[in-house]
Amino acid sequence: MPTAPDIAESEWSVMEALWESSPQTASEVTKALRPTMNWAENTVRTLLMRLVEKGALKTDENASGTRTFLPAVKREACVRAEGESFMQRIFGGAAKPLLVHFAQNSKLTAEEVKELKRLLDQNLNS
Amino acid sequence: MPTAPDIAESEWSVMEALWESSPQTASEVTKALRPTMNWAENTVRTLLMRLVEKGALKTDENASGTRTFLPAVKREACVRAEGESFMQRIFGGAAKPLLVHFAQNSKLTAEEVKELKRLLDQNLNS
DNA sequence: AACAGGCAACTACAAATGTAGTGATCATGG
DNA sequence: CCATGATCACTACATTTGTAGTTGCCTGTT
Repeated sequence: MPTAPDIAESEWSVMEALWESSPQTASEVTKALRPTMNWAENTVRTLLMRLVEKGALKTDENASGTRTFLPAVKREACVRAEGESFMQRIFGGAAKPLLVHFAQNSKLTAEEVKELKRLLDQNLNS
Repeated sequence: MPTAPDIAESEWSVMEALWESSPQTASEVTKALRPTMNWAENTVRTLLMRLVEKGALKTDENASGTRTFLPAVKREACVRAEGESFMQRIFGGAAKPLLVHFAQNSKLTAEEVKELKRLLDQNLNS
């Protein structure tokens, strides 16, 4: 479905793990996240369940009866949705003030600035 | 205070109303929001309370015993905090991908592009 | 065959959020 | 003086989120 599900903050980490590599079993995901989030495996399982319910993940019954998880929605779609919602909430839905804000509040290298300017130009003739 | 309080989505609307004009009484805020959010006055009162508890708003006891509310934190600070958190959550804390994302996914006018490019340049030599 | 280790399924539970209703009070117009 | 309408302070209650614990089942291991 078009509508990207609403993904909470903790859940997002789980999604990232699976966007980065999938399918993975619950314990694989847990291990993958262990360095950053020090979660109990059950915590990760709960998050996985919720994400499946939300339709953000799908499961695959692997031969040995062990379940693996994989994304059901594309990262890009979720990023777009989150971005839209953020832009709506904080900047009344307008892209310019948002871009102004981050253009002013971030330290960027000359390289990055160059690339961003190029993207802005491309944005125009599209 | 250093740490800008965490402001939930509904609460944000209330803050906006007060950043735009303050002080205001609860019913004034309610009326101000009525067009957008069609909230019962008690709903707005609850949000006001919570925001006071969080330290995002202050109250002023007006002569007639009626309470008025006004921001205790600057909008800009809250925007920065929210922006940081969003950038962290979705873009791993990096400004460039964020800017890339919005530069690509927004329709901008030539004027806006010009201004953004100027801001990017200013960003560099600062 | 009985146990140890994984994995799954359920259950738990507090804090935050969204969205109000109720009851007490107080000043005001009749 | 009394009913009204505005305010206030409490209370309510379902959802969502963060973070697990408990129990049951299956499998490979002595």
